[in-house]
Amino acid sequence: MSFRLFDLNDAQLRAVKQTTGPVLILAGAGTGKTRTITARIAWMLSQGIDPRAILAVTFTNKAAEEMRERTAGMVSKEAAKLLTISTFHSLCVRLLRQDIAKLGGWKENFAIYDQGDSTGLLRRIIQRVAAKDEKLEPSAAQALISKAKNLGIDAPAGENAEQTLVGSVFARYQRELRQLNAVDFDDLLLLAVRLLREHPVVREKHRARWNYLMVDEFQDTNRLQLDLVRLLSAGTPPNVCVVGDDDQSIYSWRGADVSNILDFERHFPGATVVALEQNYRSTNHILNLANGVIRHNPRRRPKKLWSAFGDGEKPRLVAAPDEKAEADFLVAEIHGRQLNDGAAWRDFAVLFRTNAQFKPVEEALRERGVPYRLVGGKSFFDRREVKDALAWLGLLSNPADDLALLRALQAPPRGIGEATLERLLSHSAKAGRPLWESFADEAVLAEFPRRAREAIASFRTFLETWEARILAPLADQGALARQMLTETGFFEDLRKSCKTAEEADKREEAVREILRDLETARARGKSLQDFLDRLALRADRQEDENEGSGPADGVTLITLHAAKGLEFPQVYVAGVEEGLLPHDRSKQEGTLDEERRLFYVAVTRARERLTLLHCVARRRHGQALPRYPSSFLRELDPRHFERISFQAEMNKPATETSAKAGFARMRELLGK
DNA sequence: CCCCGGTCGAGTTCC
DNA sequence: TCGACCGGGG
Repeated sequence: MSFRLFDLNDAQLRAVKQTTGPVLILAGAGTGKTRTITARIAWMLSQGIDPRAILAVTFTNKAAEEMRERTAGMVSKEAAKLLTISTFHSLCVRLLRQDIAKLGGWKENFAIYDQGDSTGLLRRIIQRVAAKDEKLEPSAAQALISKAKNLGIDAPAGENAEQTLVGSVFARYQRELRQLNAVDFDDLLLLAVRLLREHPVVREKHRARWNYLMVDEFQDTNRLQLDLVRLLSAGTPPNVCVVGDDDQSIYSWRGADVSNILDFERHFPGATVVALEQNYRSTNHILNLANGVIRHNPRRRPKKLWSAFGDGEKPRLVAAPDEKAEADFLVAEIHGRQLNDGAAWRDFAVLFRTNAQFKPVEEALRERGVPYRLVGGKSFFDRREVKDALAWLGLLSNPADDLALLRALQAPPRGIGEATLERLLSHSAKAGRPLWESFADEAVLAEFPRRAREAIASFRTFLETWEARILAPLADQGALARQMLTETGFFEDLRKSCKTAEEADKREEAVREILRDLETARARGKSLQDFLDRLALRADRQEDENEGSGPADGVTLITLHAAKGLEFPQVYVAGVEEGLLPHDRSKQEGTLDEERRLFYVAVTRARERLTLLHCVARRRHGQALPRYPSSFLRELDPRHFERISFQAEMNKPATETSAKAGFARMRELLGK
């Protein structure tokens, strides 16, 4: 037992030792949340609790990985292996892979559709269903359906619901998903909840195993996720421990329901509530500002962050003439501090409300040759070649997945033309059967000319042959899959579609990386299905690195939402303006509280130094408009921050000395 | 298959 | 004002 309870403060200790009954840990920003959770798991094990009885649920893969690593450092290797630490979605996949057939309509080898897949399917449905004068954006339909599902609605509701376009699209979408033996991300939660609710035997099976539940970031849970937690909690009272901070609930727009955490005692009567208020991240000037911001939210659990780190520097507020000047100001300052104060680029982060704000700052950074990393961006798994390769692999485990079949048929194209496909698709639509089945339907095939028939038959044989080989027990799947893709002309086609050899190498390498991963997964005894599940539920974003002076060193440019959970020594919040923060739209939507929480999240990212910026004018949609400081600033005691003059600061010797220091360094380098 | 032009929208995004 | 994206045409 290598963990030390004396590293914990009193509140943390109380949270750790309360292992029974419902527990709510209110973990303010920077109060040692992960440390507390992992210590709690270690404590439970030390009390003789079976690690197999513990289930910890997070939102992101990253959080799950971090929890896994941190617990692994505190408990024995054997015990660590027996813990279940999972995201909500992968937990649901796990439940559904065992028992989805009980819901009728799906088989255990169901495919998982991501947002892009789902929008693509909706596009096809809308094209078929919508009349000429009706318009519905596939992505808008996707958002609406997702919203409904997050509330537990899996079919258009109301008498005439199917009469409306959205209603009929929704109904059709659900029907087709079932025919395709596919589920979307929202279905994972929805169907898992239905499974547990409607099948007591299944419910009891899981309850009997997981006697101790922990849920991270509980303020981000939606209704289905709360349902899931309740359905899985065994015992009266159940041993369910949730951790979160109502003040950091910033995802209501994607279904999160802050009342889950605010009304926790109503959902779980007799709960113990522990508030963690000692902050181990920031100095007190920063925390005072943060407390001053969030104080104005009406519905919240009162908390006050404090730290033992001393006062530190006062947060500063700067008014820049426009967004270009704002960018110049902060980049000049970062540049100067990196040169003079011995700060590393990675110590700095610039936080934005919107993606549109990135541009001027990026330009200013480029001008000065400052390396930076953009957090967000295109997903690795959204890349065409990756999706195509995964379609081939997915087809092996679920040939009924039309979307995968259509992708594979195009990568590379193989003589089954558009007209042929259209006809095959309409056959399968009429029969309500997957496309794959019409490939084997003699009656259907008889309609086609010989060439098309042969192309279809040869594709079918090809896939079936490889299916048998690759799914054979002990098969070397990675190598075989590579062989299959090579034989089908996948790589050749991929290279041909590239303009440069460099691009071709890069894209081919992406696919090879996946195949290597498959091999590794196999070596660890994972099935192809496990492997595909993991990839389906992982939306790793590629970080854009730039002008790197080292691989990982750079100023971080990040949205406020993406910054939650992170911390930086020096933080700049750009655009603290009425209209941006709070955003104009929040006023119509009545979500001012959430905007305030967003501001709170922003300021609590800073460890040592915090700079808030706003512009006097800003170009928006091409036009320069006058801007005003955020109304959130007016709510603050002026003693919480220090106004500094843009002019004075820009003309200060800071840039001069930094230039001098820069030259000095250059001379030094040249002298060698 | 690629390129071009028109249209539309400009808030945040995990699984 | 800018850019992404869709659909049509070569």
